[in-house]
Amino acid sequence: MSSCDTCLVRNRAICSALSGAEVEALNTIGRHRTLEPGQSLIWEDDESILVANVVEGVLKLSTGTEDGREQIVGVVYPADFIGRPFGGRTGHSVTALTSAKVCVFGRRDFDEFARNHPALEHKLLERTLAELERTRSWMLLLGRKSASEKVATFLIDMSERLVDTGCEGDGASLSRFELPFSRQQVADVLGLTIETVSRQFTRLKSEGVIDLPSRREIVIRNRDELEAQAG
Amino acid sequence: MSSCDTCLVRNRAICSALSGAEVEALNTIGRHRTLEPGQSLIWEDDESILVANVVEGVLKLSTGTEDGREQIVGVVYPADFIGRPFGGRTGHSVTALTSAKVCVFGRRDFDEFARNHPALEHKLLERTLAELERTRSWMLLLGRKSASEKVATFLIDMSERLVDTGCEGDGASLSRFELPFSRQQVADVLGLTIETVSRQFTRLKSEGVIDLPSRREIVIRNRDELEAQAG
DNA sequence: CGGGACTTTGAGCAGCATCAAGCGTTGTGG
DNA sequence: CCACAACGCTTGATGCTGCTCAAAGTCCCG
Repeated sequence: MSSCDTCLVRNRAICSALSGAEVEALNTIGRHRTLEPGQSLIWEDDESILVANVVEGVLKLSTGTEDGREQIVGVVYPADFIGRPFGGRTGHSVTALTSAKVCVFGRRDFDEFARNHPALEHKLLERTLAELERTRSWMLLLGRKSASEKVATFLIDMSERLVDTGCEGDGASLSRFELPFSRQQVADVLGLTIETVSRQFTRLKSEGVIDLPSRREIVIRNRDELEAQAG
Repeated sequence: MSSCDTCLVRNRAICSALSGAEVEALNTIGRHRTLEPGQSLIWEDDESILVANVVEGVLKLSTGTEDGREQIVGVVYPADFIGRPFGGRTGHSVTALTSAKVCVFGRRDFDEFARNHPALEHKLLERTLAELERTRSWMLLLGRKSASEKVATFLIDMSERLVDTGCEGDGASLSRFELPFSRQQVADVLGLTIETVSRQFTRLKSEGVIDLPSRREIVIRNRDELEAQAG
């Protein structure tokens, strides 16, 4: 039995475009790999030699300046696609935030397979268009929002995306979840410093908008207010 | 004779994936349209009903907050693709910066045509992946760079992209060009205020790094220094 | 129980925004 | 042909947001 058949993300990942036999063929060119938190799969400015699908866990895409400032440019969840097929370089590194499982393909193998399976390319195109849209809307946050708006928007976004890292995707949202980010990483997503993020968190807590049972746990107590503060 | 045959961007746009007969077929579902500076083709949060290819001119993609802050999330040049095929909404408006010519398609017509022409979808995928990469690298600028780094990076980027709005694309760069942006629009690209942009321009001029013969003209006098300041 | 990493809190400062004139260019009508 | 209005840009003065530097607190791990 093909391992993709039992894959948790089978129905949402790009391979949902394929028949059973095709999935099996794709399976022969890919291999599963486990990543520990902090472990990188791809480095910035690498020649693109591999692509992958997320099976489990959360990973960050990040770039930085020479003098060490970092910006997280994307976060990927189960069923998301990673890497840059069809030539070109990835301008960012890919690093696991939680322990993660990915399905890795050699870039050349994947390129060839994709070119022979238009339905897969179509899925990948839809996914890439959606990701581009999401990324663009994040630019408004980075360029124009204040620290408090940034943090509020971030918490809303996380509560929506952390729902269902399993199979169904129904656009719900959580009022209690575990952040896959450290404070520094939240800062790197929002273009802020760790101190500013921390201060915004404590302010929201003292206002009763959220609760912080532990470092990584968030409870949203007043979603309307949080949305109001998101700008 | 099909009008696309004579189209200036014929060899670089996504339709370069098509045969003569296919281009002719695509041509029957599209129509050319002229835009004046400031005129919009698509509005934010519109249900996506049309897509287009840029033939001539420069257009901006922009979003804003309810209270009027604006962020330009992308700039498109000849041969670039505009819009959101395959369902979904465009989260940004599309507005001409210069007078522009575009080749417009009804979204449903285009969707259907694309699904039947995998080579075209492939080209569109490559283009979308490249655009996503470019957009992500811009996030580093918005989130982590200082005003002076932003302006320097912007000028370098413009000098590279304004080369060849015609047919060949050889990755050269210009040392003299006309900005398709007002100061306010530069500010909206960089996430700054108009005053800060103006001050950075005058500083660079007084340092002899650039020259400003007129409001819209830029001359790069010391590209090395500009690149050094880009961070 | 102790060491180290992460987070919070505080004080002071700088960079950029805001508010407010002044200037130059372009276009219009007398 | 000139006056002047409108617009976009520049320049200046001031203040606030978020950064920097510093220290204390908390959690997690052995």
